[in-house]
This record gives sequence, C-alpha cells and structure tokens, in this order.
Amino acid sequence: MNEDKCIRKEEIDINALYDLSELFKVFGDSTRIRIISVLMDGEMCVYHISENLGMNQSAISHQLRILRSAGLVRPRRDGKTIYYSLDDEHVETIFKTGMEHILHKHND
Amino acid sequence: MNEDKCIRKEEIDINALYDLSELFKVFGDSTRIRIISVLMDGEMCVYHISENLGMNQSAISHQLRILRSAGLVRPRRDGKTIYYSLDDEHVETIFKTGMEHILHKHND
DNA sequence: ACAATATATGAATATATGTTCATATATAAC
DNA sequence: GTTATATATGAACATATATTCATATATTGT
Repeated sequence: MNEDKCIRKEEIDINALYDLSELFKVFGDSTRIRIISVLMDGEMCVYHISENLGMNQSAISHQLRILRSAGLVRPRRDGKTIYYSLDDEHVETIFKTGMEHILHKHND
Repeated sequence: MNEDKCIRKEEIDINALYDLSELFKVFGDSTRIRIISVLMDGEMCVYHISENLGMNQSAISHQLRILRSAGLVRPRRDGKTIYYSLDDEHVETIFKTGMEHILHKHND
C-alpha cells in the first residue's frame, strides 16, 4: 500500500549521496576553490577575479557558472559590472573544515 | 634578506588551496561518497562494501586506495580480511555540512 | 543608432578520471 | 608446498571536465 507515494530510505540516500558528490565535485577544482577563497574577503567583479587568479575572463566566467548552479556564489549586477559573492555560510564552513583536515594531516 | 627561507603568504595559499581542491575532489565522486556513507555506520571489509554498493571488488579497491591516500579511511587487517573505517572526525563533519547545504537548497 | 565595455556562451581540444578485465600479492588451511 | 580466499594493482578504454578561442549578449555613454 502507498507504494508510489513511498520513497524508500535507500532511494533517498542514493539520490542525496549523488547530489552530495556533485556538490563536492564543485569544490574539487583548484580554480573554483581559488575563486571561493578570494570571495571570502568580500564580493568581487569578474574582471578582478580573473586578474587576481591570473586567468582569462572566459575561464572564470565558465567556472562562475558552475559555482552559481551549485548555489555557492551569487551575482549582483551594477551597471555593466557583475559582482559575485559567496551564497551562504555553508560554503565557508565546508571550506574551513576541509582546510582543518589538510593542516591536521600535514602536522603528523 | 632571508629570501629563500621566506615563503610568501601567497605561495602558502596557492599550495594549500591546491591541496584543498584535491581533498574535495576525493569527496566528489558518488562511489567514494557512498563508501564514506556506509563506513559512517562502522568499519566494513572490502567485500561487504562492494556487495553493499553493488559494484565489483576491483572498483572498490581502487577507490579505497584514493580514500586512503587522502587520509579519509584507514585499513585494519584481520587475517585475510581488511576492514576499513573512517580516519577522523573531519570526514563526517565535511560530509554532514555538505548534506546540510543540499537539504537547505532543496527547501527553497 | 553606434561604439565601447563587461560578462556569458558554444565549440574544440587536451587532459584527467572511473571502471573493467586480467593478474598479482598476501594470508590461512591443509 | 599447494590450494583457496581476500584484497590490490596495471593496462586499456570510455567518459567527463577545464581551458582557450571566437563570438554573442547586455549595459552605458555619446
């Protein structure tokens, strides 16, 4: 009974786990991590981000799109310029916990 | 002075950020996330992990090696069997924070 | 409407990565 | 030592992904 309304625990898990891996995949690229890193100091426009990382504007735009789709950054338009900032606190929390892990392992 | 001993802040950062992205890359695969997920219930041997995920043993061994190199899981041998468990609390913390982000975004 | 500037996007290419198959290593039982 | 079992590893293949180049879109100023 209620078979079609019922979502089994396993199904929920396997979908959630897939989404979770997709989320971490977004953190798992050095360009995107560096973008997140500079945005931790506050919002920044696309050109300044690309300048900061020493990469061309197109590459940055492509990566910003991926960060945006994952809900990690948020754009704000001001005239021709678009400023990006981190979307919520989880982004910083995940970043910092990961960094703790690294530093912890490094001191063994 | 002291130029060769001195590591500039930027250099530290760029290396740490690279390592950080490498760490998240390890989380960023659905097979590895599922392995971490089952190990959150306690240690498990390779065969049972592969049974649990419905994947062949070789694929699991390959992924366990990557998880091991990243310091996320730890092996314990008992006879012919090798039991794997999560290495430290950071693994669960990162996993759970990521999951929070997902659920949070899902309820918008 | 036109030119200039900021950002986004599509296609192409090069590289990285996950899985499978076959096989190697390690331990235990006999 | 031989056989059986558990896990690990190397090579090959298929797929995914990041960057570049060229170009499109959007906004502003004239």
